[in-house]
Amino acid sequence: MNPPPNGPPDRRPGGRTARVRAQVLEAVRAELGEHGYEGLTMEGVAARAGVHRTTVYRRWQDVGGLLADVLDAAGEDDWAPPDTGSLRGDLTALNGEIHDSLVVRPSIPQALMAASFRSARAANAQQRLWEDRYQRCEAIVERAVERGELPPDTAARPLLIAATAPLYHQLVLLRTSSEPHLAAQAATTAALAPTAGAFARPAPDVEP
Amino acid sequence: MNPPPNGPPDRRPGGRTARVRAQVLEAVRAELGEHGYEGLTMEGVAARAGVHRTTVYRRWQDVGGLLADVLDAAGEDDWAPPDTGSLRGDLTALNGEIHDSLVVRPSIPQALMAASFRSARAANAQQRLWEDRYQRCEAIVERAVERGELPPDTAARPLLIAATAPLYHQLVLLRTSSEPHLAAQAATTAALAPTAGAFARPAPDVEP
DNA sequence: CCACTAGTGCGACAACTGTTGCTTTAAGAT
DNA sequence: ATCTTAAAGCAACAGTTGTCGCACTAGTGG
Repeated sequence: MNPPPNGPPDRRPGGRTARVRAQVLEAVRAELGEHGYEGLTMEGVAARAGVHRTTVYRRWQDVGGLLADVLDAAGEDDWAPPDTGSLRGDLTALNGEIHDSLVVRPSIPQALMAASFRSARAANAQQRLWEDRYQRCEAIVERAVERGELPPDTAARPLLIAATAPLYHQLVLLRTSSEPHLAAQAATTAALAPTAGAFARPAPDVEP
Repeated sequence: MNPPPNGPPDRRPGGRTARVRAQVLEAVRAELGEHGYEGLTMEGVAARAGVHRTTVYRRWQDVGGLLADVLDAAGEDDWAPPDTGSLRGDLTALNGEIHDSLVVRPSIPQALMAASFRSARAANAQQRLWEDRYQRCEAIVERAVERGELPPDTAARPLLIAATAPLYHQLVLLRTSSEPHLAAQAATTAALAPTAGAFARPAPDVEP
């Protein structure tokens, strides 16, 4: 566990301090899982972590601080986007992963997104995590370009967003019942669109 | 103003009761505007509405109840999707409206979406509002079909979602800085995709 | 091993949140 | 005009949340 990028740098990274942080972050995840976001309370986290209330308040200030720390910790993994050998396959697999992470109850990612509405610190952390994830996903587009599936001037980010946004939209915002073909549908649409000329990089603006 | 679909039916729809409801709902919108969602408190709403705390608690129970009522009231307007004469034009104009409503600070729609994460009642109301809006938007697709811009078996909902989801995704979840061409880009992509065969209705599943 | 001190535990406190019983007001019916 | 009663006002209350000063524990460096 590393020091949180938000708070002051840990001047005592060893033993108890690190242990307390680990306990608290684990408690946050557990509480999120059991009671969802609305049930996440400083008191509850402290109790579950076996730590005094004041300790949590002093180191993380509020619920947003806790979640920001959890979010930062989430970005420190070694996740890589799927590599199936085709653009459509990659996007479909990616959407499958997203789908699964969002429909599991309770869904930690959902809870974290909800949280980022309430706290500026959590929102910043969430934004860093999104950026990191989409950054890694650009590999999918690069591979597709190398394979000749996409023109070299394809803008990766809009394509990735077109592929994944419908899934988030339906599952997080609309909260419609999860249709199984949802992931494949959005991925296919995004994979097809470039053949019709979408996602060409802005380049010199041709239209007046 | 009509009785809220959630609470018990107003047994006394006249005079004071209706006036109190109007004052309170207006206060909710104003507070949302000034302090955002996190700053929305029962106390503050009651004070601004010139009404006693207990009144608000008794009729709406909690913040979620208040927002659910606001959401239901929002669906009682006569909004209609833009009609520009072309599919791409309609979708672009629609996205333009969405864009504007989301980048205005403070954004009431954003606040309401945030709220629907915390309260089941607000979530249900939000879901009803989404359904109503997308229902009305299907007219865009129907007109495009009549004009021959789209094949008759086009599934309206996935197309509309493909067109609008990227906008919500970027502005609500990713919170990236609002790029001006965002609305047009997503609309164009969605309008182009059907020419490559996307959005055909599920029909008999052709692939094994 | 000892000294220093960041970090934690503890208890008391004020502020805020939501509830309850009762009183008062006024809408709707006769 | 009068009566009935739903709905709003009021005040007191318990529970919760966040803060503060002080004591203590245990990393860290000599």
